[in-house]
Amino acid sequence: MIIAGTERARFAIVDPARPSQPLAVVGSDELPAAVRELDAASHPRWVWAETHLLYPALLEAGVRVDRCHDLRLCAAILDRSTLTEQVRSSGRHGRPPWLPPGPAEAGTAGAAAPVAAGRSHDTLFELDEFADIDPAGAVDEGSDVRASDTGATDGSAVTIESLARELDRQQAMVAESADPRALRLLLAAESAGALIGAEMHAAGIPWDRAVHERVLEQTLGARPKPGFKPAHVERLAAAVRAALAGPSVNLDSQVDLLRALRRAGIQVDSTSRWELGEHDHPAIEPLIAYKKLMRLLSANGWAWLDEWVHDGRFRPDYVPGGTATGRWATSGGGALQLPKIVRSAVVADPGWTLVVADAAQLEPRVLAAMARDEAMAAAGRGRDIYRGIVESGVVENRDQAKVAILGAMYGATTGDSGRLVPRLARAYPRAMALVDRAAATGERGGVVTTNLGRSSPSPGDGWRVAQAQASQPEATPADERRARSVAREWGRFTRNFVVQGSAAEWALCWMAALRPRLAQFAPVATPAERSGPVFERMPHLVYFLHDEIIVHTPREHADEVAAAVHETAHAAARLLFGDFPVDFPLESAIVDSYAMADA
DNA sequence: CGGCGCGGCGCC
DNA sequence: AAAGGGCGCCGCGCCG
Repeated sequence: MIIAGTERARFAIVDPARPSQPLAVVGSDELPAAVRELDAASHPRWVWAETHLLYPALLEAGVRVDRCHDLRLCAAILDRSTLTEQVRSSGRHGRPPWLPPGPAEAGTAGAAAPVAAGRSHDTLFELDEFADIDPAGAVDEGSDVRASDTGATDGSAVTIESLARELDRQQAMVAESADPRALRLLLAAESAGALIGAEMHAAGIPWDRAVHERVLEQTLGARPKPGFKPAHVERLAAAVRAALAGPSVNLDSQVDLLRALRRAGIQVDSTSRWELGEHDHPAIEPLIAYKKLMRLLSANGWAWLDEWVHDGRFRPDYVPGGTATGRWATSGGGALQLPKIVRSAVVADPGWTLVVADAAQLEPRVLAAMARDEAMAAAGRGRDIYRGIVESGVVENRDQAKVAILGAMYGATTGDSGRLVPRLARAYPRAMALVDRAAATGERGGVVTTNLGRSSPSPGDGWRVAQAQASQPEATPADERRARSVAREWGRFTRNFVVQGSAAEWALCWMAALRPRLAQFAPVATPAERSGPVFERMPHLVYFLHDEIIVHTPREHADEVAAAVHETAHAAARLLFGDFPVDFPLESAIVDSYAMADA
């Protein structure tokens, strides 16, 4: 058990049992070597304040670690979870002021006045009873190593003692929580995600600039001079202006365009593609095409290539835990919104290939398992869950099953989706009850919690103000309508939160289990042109999109990697849902280009 | 000039 | 009239 911390740009690595006797005190240049040595010696779980501040430098130096505990991400979970509500209400567990808010809780300052919590001798991560089903090592028992970087952001030194105290606080909260096992798993998975996010940034997505440019040229025309638009875009713009009889309309200005459309007799209230599509007019088709091309140009055009692709890699900045539900965010490059049209540019290196896998209908399956809804789980067993729902006679066709399920999870009340939801409720009452309960809790302003213990934020001022106004004696019917509307809106958020958030946990556990499996492959010889970090010379994750992953692997390991991807998906299911009979089938492919994975 | 809200749209 | 959840990024247009 070790801690590393820093004071004045020095890093200390410390065993928490003997915090006053650092195992190493080094400058940042020597830190990677020290970590490498201690990691090899005792295989510890490194504890540090923020993975994204410390780990990139280790990776840069070729040092990879197996496990960590990210104090900031874990605090963000623990300080909000309903599972720790009791222990938090004791007042003994205020977050230390030096620990920044988690990525999804910006503005939520840590509570002041830390109180010394009794030292807990529990280990955070021992999960003996699950060791046999945890292939990851992600959540197994292990010694504790703590590292902190100092103060990174505001220059204030965070002492070793502060870090040790915070780890103790978190361990105590977990131990005294309503479900220590679930929280241990969640914190381990969240921390593994932090490692993976940093590693995927360091590795980068293999990106073939020439392929991307070919797509742009075929779709948009040749790259224009600065300040000009590509030929195909200009041609469509001219067609739209001609059809609208508005030679000077600025198609990129919503106001200008809307005015021109109405002048031409197209009665729309917005310029959204959805609404435009309802109308029949010669300007519509070229306008929709124009918008599509402009989207590609501005979001993933030549400027994007210049900014984000270097040395054959796209390196987005991942933000693990970046959203309230626990899904990741990205902070640049739009990595989670890569349009399908440019995915052909994701091409494996020579001699390497891509293992692409996504979990089929992840969210409905997670819902079925969470709700212990045997009928719904059975609909998905060994088949497309939507087809299973059709075969059970609940609805007539797959499209209906899909919109009904989405409607149930998102809270649709009207339209095709809303009409189908009641049929779903009759067939799968337990699943429906779970999401309905989450919605009702949210409407009341309450907090809901995922399968492993990530809780939703409390509703904001908008909700409170609206409810307060509606409960005044002089409240108008408009006030009451407004309050109901705001409440339902929050209810739709909490309804979806439990499903989306629990699905995110499944995906995290999947990756956390897969990562050590990939690390077991022997490194391949480093090609002269590529001397990257060690994990870049073995199969490694390069992309993660909510329920989908890409592993970049030497060709000779592809089949084994694909097997590991499947095995760890099953392992994640067992870890989260035990023996409950629910399937999480993957659609996977071994391909040289991401675009071929859809076939 | 930068900051910000909005409409719109890409992904899940 | 009300309207399915979560995101990030773009350009526009307004603001100071």
